[in-house]
Amino acid sequence: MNMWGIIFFNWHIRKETMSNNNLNLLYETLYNHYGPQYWWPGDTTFEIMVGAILTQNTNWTNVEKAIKNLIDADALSLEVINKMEHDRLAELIRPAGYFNVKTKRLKAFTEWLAQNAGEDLESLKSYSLSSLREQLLAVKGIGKETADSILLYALGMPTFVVDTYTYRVFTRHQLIEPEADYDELRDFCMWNLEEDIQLYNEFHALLVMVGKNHCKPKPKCQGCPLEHLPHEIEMDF
DNA sequence: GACCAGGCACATC
DNA sequence: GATGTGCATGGT
Repeated sequence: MNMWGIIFFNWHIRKETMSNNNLNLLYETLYNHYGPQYWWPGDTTFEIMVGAILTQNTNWTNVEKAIKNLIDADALSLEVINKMEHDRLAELIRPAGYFNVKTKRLKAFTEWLAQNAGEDLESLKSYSLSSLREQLLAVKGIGKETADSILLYALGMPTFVVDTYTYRVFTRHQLIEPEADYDELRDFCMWNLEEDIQLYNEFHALLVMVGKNHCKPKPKCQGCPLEHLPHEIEMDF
């Protein structure tokens, strides 16, 4: 995809910042400041998938408590979650919040997983990225961010994960217009970066890091490693 | 007590 | 198709 393609399809992305220099500069600045993030936290492919669902709109420390409960109950497996009563599973994941909603989502996901991969999660990699992404999005409770997190961090497939921090950092640094939606941000990143799974992995994790520390809903950006980059600090979100 | 956190589906207009 | 709302715990 060339530059004109990007401008044509992504009218919410500013032309003057269309070169990949700004995006790479932002990445390098974050990496030089924070170093590697070693994402995703999780010991197994299945744990990463579960974590991606549990962390929806939720602080990661709460997700850790829920995952620990699952491990302690010997319940962090496809088969056990599939068979477990709703109320029992909800009780285990209670610390992650929205526990009734997330119980349904986890079960919808493990049901899909059982039908499409069984215990052989690696077999999912035989699908193309776009095909697998579509299948995941068809599961109730798996939205774009969760699907991309599963694809990138659990399965090592080359897709960029966009989240609230990505949006906030990119709008505040004027890389995209506030009206840009999920797919426009994802396309923007994937068109302007080398297709590199480790780069996608690290970049998203670094955006979460800087977002947590500095890029709050109400700007408090003093001390941010990105403060010398173009930045509308007074912008009100 | 208010705000925030690694979303998503669904109802309503 | 845009916008609003429910879902919930736990840390700061």
